[in-house]
Amino acid sequence: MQENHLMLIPRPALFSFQECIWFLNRNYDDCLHTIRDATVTKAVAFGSNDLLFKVREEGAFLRIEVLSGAPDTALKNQLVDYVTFWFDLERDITPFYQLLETDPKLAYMATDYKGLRLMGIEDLFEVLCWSIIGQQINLTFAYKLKRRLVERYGRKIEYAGEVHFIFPDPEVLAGADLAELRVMQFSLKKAEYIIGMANVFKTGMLSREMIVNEPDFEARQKKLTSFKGIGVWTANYALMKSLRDSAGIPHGDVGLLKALQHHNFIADRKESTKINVLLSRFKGWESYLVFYLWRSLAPK
DNA sequence: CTCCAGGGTAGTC
DNA sequence: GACTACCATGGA
Repeated sequence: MQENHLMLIPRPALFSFQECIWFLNRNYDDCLHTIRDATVTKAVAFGSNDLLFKVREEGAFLRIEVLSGAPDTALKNQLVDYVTFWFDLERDITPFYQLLETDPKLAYMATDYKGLRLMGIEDLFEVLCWSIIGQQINLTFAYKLKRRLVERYGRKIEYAGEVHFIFPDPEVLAGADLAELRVMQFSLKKAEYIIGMANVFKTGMLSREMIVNEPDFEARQKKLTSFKGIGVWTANYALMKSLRDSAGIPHGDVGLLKALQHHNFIADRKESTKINVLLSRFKGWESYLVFYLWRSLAPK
């Protein structure tokens, strides 16, 4: 591998690459990255350029190596930005850890999950499709559905005997056959929502830039929920993962409620007042708290 | 067979 | 604005 296909990013404080890729892996089967030997490999498109790259820790740096594709300087910069966003490397999470320490029930997280970052999904179309897929079904099945969709409609890069997929473009999914999605075990509504969203992005009715340019969180949420298939849960999840908005709280999320019960913050799932009190104590870090609570649902 | 899973829509009051 | 029926599909 040539030297010009390597990039190094300084590892920030309170960052654990291992915790991050452990979360990416968990006990699920995500088709959009491969994790092995403390290295994550992923394919991604920058405009018309498909790249395959891998990331691992090397001393005080994250080491990015391009495996497929011939990136120029601009593209390499884009890749560095992409990884920086993905792992949320530019954020100083010290304030969040200080908040965790103030809560007896949560303080352990600062030790057990030390350095875990809120893993992002920058592409708004991808995160909306993913959250629509994940509505009201268990995650094991949701990852299955995502894999079927991606393997059928996404591009792929083959390297060293392995296939790496890129999430399908809206232009492709807009032309997807409803009946074919039904065969893949998408419910009728989900199939309609996915194809509908693809058309919305294809025709330029919605883009990440449009959401970023909205004045505030309320406006962003309102814009997103104006489309069929996107309720508050889906909109907030997307804003949390794609815009890293701390107010992007997936209210009513089953996993969140379960974790809150496990930690004895609530006795049953209707105690929204208690939940809001907890969240208000984590002002500015609500989405990080949600992410860490999700983390707590998986085994160590 | 029943209940649950990282919800959403449309209708009613 | 809050509450309710209904949708939909695999997994435990």
